[in-house]
Amino acid sequence: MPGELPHPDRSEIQLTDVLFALSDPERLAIARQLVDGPLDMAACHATDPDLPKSTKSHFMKVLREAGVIRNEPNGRRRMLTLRRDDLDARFPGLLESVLRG
Amino acid sequence: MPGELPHPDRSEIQLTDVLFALSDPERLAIARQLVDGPLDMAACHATDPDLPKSTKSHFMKVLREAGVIRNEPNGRRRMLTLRRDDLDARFPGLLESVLRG
DNA sequence: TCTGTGGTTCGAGAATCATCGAACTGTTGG
DNA sequence: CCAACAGTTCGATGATTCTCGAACCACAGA
Repeated sequence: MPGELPHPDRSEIQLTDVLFALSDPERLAIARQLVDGPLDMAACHATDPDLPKSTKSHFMKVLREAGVIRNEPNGRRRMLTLRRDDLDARFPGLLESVLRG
Repeated sequence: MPGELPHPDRSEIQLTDVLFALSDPERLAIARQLVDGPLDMAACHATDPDLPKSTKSHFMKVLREAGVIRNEPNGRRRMLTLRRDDLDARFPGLLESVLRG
């Protein structure tokens, strides 16, 4: 398990990738839960709790590769962060409208 | 070819469906071209001009079923309209941020 | 009415995406 | 050092989605 996973640079974030990542209800729920601040992956219970961990990990991968979240090692855990600054800079107003509800 | 195609009511439009519909570059380009007003489908050259018409029709179907556009008969043609009012009412700010560029 | 035009629908194949178990990997605590 | 924990990666299978040709359909014009 590589400690550091690849993240797209701010300038590389594509709008269509972001929209696709958020077009799934479970992934959208994850993003919404991160609005209030970073969260350990284990503490992220936005998804079905008895979902296999490989599936949950896959959700995170899609969100990470799209540039929606950061996923960084934190001890033996993973810290998830919404890339609010990057997304606001690149697509002003998008997050606010999508995560509202 | 049924003259009137089914469109979701404003209250039925789902955010995830809208995001998915706009998560494809070609479909996003179509939506962007409709910002300036309705357009006959034949006049909509946002997509590759030598794209098969069945494929183009499929793009329109995805956008229509998601509630992004209206597709209404207009003589022997089809008039495409961005559902700006409905989308703005349901997801304020979303369209503005997505279609900017 | 017959024909052309603009567009939808159907069906099939290719491509992509989702889901999950199993194996693997850093990290911490004992 | 060793065992357990948290999470990733791999591989396979199934489900969606894309793409396109062919058939079909409605309207407008000659």
